[in-house]
Amino acid sequence: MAKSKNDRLMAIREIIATRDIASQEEILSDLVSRGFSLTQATLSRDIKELQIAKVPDGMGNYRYRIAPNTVARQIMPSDAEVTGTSIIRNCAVSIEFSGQIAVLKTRPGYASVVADIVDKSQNEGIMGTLAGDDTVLLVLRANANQRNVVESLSRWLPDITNRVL
Amino acid sequence: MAKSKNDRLMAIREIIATRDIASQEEILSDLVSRGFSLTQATLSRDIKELQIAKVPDGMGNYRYRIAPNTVARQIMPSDAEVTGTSIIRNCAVSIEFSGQIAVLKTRPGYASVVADIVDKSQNEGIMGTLAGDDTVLLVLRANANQRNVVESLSRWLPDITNRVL
DNA sequence: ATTGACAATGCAAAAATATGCATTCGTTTT
DNA sequence: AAAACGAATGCATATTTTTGCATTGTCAAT
Repeated sequence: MAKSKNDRLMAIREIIATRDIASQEEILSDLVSRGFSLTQATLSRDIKELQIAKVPDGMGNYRYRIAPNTVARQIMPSDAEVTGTSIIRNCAVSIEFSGQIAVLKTRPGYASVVADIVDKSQNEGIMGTLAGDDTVLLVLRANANQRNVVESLSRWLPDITNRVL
Repeated sequence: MAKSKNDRLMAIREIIATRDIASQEEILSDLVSRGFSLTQATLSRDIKELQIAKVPDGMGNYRYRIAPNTVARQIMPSDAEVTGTSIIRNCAVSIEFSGQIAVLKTRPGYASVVADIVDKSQNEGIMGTLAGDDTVLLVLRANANQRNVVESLSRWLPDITNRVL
């Protein structure tokens, strides 16, 4: 079977996470070189669906980025897929604790996606999260149990247990 | 003295924070109705400078939002404006402490605005802030007094005293 | 296999946004 | 005060992004 829409959406995410992209045309040509076949119109719709935005980077340029607090459930692998092979398992690079703080490193650009997953995990021990580009900060409650937090996260980020620093 | 550029930038922020805006033209007409005089070209430049982006909202529409992790201290409201502006007081949803950390939840998109206000409060106990989309992280000094921090914040965020978790 | 329903897509055009260039405005320097 | 400089802006245009509409592809039900 040919490349599915989902493959394409994933590829788009990876592209904007990996490179500095300033226009849809750039994404488009990257996609094409990866063997996808589509027009800019479709890409625009994909980007809307993925809640990706063209954001001024403060250095005088623009860059496409995954929107903050994006709930990407639709594109997110299902529970079944999560346990299998998926981008998600590769999103979280490491997690480290220090007092009530945990720093979760992700692949570039994935922080907000991962943060969203963490939020969704509804762990009692987690007060809140803050996502940068490749770093998610977790603030834990004073009485939070570290082991418990990791365990809870592992449902969504299977490998996380092996990535605790 | 006429309206300065800074006034205009502030107004833009307030507009996008207050209303659902989907295009620059909407912002423009709002600005004009507030007595500013400018063209779309200038607005586009302003928006770039403010790092405001047009973000898909996931409901099939677009919305202008302050970019995540943006710290735009240069464009702070004056004290007078802050105390007079009602949007600000409704921004903060809750605040919770955990050791040297406080997590201040805000309405979506308001985090950086609120973070600015917190910075402005110049509280001795606050080492610094980090703003996401709807969450502000306050890092407190080792000797900080929690009650004192809340009290200090209440000057700009009047309701905050009732929102301590 | 055919029909029907709906998602996905391309095409072309509209709409929205960004920017090169010339001009104006406000400051600083001589 | 005049000159010199850089920021700010408008104008016109280029570029980019979005969307209405028609078409095609997919899949389920009959």
